[in-house]
Amino acid sequence: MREYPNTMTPDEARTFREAVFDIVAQIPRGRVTTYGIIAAWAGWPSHARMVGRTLRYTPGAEQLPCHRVVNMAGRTAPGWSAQRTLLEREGVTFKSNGHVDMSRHLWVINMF
DNA sequence: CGACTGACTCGAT
DNA sequence: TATCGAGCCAGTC
Repeated sequence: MREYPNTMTPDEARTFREAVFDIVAQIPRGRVTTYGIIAAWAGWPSHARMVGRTLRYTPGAEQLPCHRVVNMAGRTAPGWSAQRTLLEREGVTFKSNGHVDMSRHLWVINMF
């Protein structure tokens, strides 16, 4: 998506934040997606960490289904035990290692 | 300016 | 998958 250095102008940062919110808002019930996928979809593949920061610190994220966002290993956010409960309530299954069963619930944005 | 810190990811093993 | 290590990048101090 982008080959040149990945630094964002404040303006791009704002656009990125909005894109992240848009995408998260579309995650269906019972499905999960990852920070990296969201970042890539928003146009900044190398900013997975920033997606996490956005959801963690940006006011307004509380009203989004951000509990449906986990990392690539299916690990839930540290220090947020309620996330697992919320997901299980929607039918998301966890493996014995405490990770989301990604093969079953990963939401791959479809293009058609 | 440099060092450190993450709601991260990827490749190698 | 699990574990490691290196790469990543905006924030904070």
